[in-house]
Formats: sequence, structure tokens, C-alpha cells
Amino acid sequence: MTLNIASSDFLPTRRQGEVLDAALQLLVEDGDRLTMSAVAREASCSKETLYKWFGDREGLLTAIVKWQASKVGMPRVEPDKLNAQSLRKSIESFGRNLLSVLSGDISVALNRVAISHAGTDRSGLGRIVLENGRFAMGQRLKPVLEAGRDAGLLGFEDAEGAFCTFFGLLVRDTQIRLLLGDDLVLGKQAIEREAARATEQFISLYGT
Amino acid sequence: MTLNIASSDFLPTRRQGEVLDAALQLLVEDGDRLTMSAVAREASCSKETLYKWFGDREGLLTAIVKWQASKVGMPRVEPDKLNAQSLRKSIESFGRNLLSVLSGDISVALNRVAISHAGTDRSGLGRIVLENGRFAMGQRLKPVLEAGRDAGLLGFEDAEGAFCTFFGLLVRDTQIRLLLGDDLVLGKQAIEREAARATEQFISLYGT
DNA sequence: GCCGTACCGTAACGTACGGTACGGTGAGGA
DNA sequence: TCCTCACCGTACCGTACGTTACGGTACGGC
Repeated sequence: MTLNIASSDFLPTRRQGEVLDAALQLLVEDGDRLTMSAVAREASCSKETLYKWFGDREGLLTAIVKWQASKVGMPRVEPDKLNAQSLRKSIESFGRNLLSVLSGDISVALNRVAISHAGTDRSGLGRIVLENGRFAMGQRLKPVLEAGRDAGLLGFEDAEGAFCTFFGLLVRDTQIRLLLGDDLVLGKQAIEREAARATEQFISLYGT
Repeated sequence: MTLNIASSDFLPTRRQGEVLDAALQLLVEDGDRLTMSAVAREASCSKETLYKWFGDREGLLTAIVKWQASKVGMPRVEPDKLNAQSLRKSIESFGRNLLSVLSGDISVALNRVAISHAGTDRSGLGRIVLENGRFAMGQRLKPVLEAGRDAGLLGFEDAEGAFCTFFGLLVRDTQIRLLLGDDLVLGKQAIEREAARATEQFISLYGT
């Protein structure tokens, strides 16, 4: 019986986690060209086991994405004392986190494979990546923004739109360039600089 | 002898253009799953001709991208009388154009296939898409921005960064969501609204 | 008329890879 | 000791598709 990977309460065993780690590494290296045989070889498991656990190739890819999503902790920002200073620091910290995740090898690889499958895809890889990436991020920052609004520090109609704008100010063309293979190196320093700039601009636009 | 598709002076004949149009349509419909047989069938040409003209599958994909790039006219904006009003209208018009192109089926399909091939790609599809998309756009808007700066209407250090910010304000998460298959419908009205908002915010940030 | 060129349509080849089958091995349990 | 179970390794199957080969047609030049 195939594991119901689609269910949200998917808890891989230790061994399954090892296999998924190996598969993820291959996915980062080879992209969508990873083969079931290569995964089996790398993870020292049999193809039969792969198919037993994950159903088919699509199921394996889906499991990889969910596995990674379960591992990466979303940046949780909760300013204790809300004032202009702490709000700015919260937003900027969130931005640093988001940008460093989005520009990482793993995020790029997962987005690439999900995009490759979008359009002709019944497993909904793109949807999963969106839910665990872009949308989850919005859910994390929006409370902060709304708290800032309630405290009279920010002004906006809908938090969704405000987050979208912050996302745009932060990411700009970085993600699409990385996805397209542009050799853009985003060091720690550059990430901090970009997050600071985006925060500055965001508060300039939405601050009261 | 294979045509040197890589050269910038690639001028397809009328017949070749028809074949590339058919291939482009298939690419939009089927994405990267398009096959040489399907192209030959749809274009009513022989596979032998495809290989003679384009070398191999990669060459065909490259030719499709270049063909589309040669067809789409970049929005050229040149405000004759430069004042705050005309500058704003120029930027906003450019934004409308850019957003409607980026959210179109063809752009999404081409970006998807280029992203699929990025990382393990000898033909540099991603580079070509970047050159003819994102970078070409920057080259078009930057003179306008610099003219605005010279006229004392805008203030920024480097035009590249300013364009990046406008790009981010305009596109936000639209492109990545479309690439990931999110069923986002961006009508004419929404495009105009977004372009107006982005322009407003950009001038608010960079206006003097 | 004959040749070369360019092209169409189709058949065929080779291979990579998803998916399956099967024998072998080690652990736990009666 | 024997059975069962989960798993590994590997050989195998079927198919899709990139690529090549080849026969046939139209046409322009000599």
C-alpha cells in the first residue's frame, strides 16, 4: 500500500527521511533530470522500495518538496514592544530571512522543478510550492504589519497588498534571474543590504 | 550545413517563420513536452528539415525564443516634453506594456522552458530569455529615468537599481505565481491598476 | 530530357528511463 | 529452526522520443 503522501500528516520514518535527503541533494544537483535509478543508487535503496513508498516519480518529487517544507522553519517575527524601531527591525529581519531562503540552492531547485511541471501537472507541485513558500511567508508577515497598523505606525487598506509590495521591493528581479540561471551571487552582506533597503522603502511608502 | 542560429543576424525565411510559429504555439500549449514529431506534424514539414534547419531540439527551442524576441516590439518610451506629468505617463505606459507581456501566455511558456533547462544547459536558453526580456526592458526604461533625473524630477544613484525597484513594485509576486501555475487572471483593467500603483509608488520613492 | 536541390512523409534505430519482477539477506518472532 | 517481513540489488520490460535514413515529389537550370 502506498503511503498517502498527499495527506498533511505525512511523517516519514528515519530511513525515509534519509532517502528524501539524498533525493533532494540529487534534485539540487541535476534538477528535473534526476532519475529513479539515480535516487535509488545514491540512497542505497531499491527502486522497488521507492515505488512502494512514494507511488511513482511524481509522488517522490511531491514528497521531496513537502519534506523540505517541513524542515525549513518559517521566520517567526513577533515584536514584543511595538514601536517604530522594533517594527522596522522585525520587518527587516523577516526580509533577510526570506531573501536568504529564496536565493538558496534548494529553493531555486525546488521552484525550478515545480515550474517545469506547472501547466501539465496533476500532482500540483506548483501549488504546494506556493502554499509552503510565498503564501506561508505572507501569513507570517501579515500579523506584524497589521499590528503595526493597529499601533498607528503603518497605513494600508489590505495586508495582502502591503505584503505583496514588500515582497516586490525585497525580491525585485532576484528570483527570476536565479531561476533563469543568471550567475548572481548574493552574499550575506548583500542580503542584509537589500533587506535594509526594502524595509526602508516599504516604511517610506506605508509609514504614517 | 546547419544554420548558425547562435549568430545575432539570424533571419528565418518565410517558411521557417511559419514553422517557428507552429512550434511556438505547441510550446505554449504543451510546454517542454513538445516533441519534434509534433512540431513536424503541426507545421507540415519533415523532421529531416527540422534537423537540417535547427540542428537539434535545443537549437529549435533556441530559435523559437529568438524568433519570438524578434517579433515582440519592446515598448519604446520617449517623452518629448519632459515634465512631471509626461514622465509619469511614460513610466506608467511602460509598466502597462511590461506587465501585459510578462503575464501573457507566451512569456510564461518561454520562461518556463528556459527555467527548466537552466542549470544543465549548454545552449544558454536562460541567458537568451534574460537578455531579450528583463535586461532589454531595463535598457528601454533607463534612458527615461535618467532623463527624469537630468530634469531634476527624479533622484537616484544608479539607474539600474532604480529600474530594479520599479520592476519589483510592478511585478511583485505576479510572475512567480504565474510560472508556478497559480490560476491568476490579470485582465486589462487589473494591469492598468497595477501599473498606476507601481508608478505612483515609484515616484513617491524616487521623486524629488 | 537530365541533374541537383529542397522539401515532405514515414519508417526505422538507439537509448534512456519509468515501472515491475524476482532472488537474496538479515532481523524479529513463535 | 522455521516463517514472515521489510528491504536491497539487479535484471528485465515497455515505451516514448530524439535522431537518422530513405523513398517520393516538385522545381529550376542546362
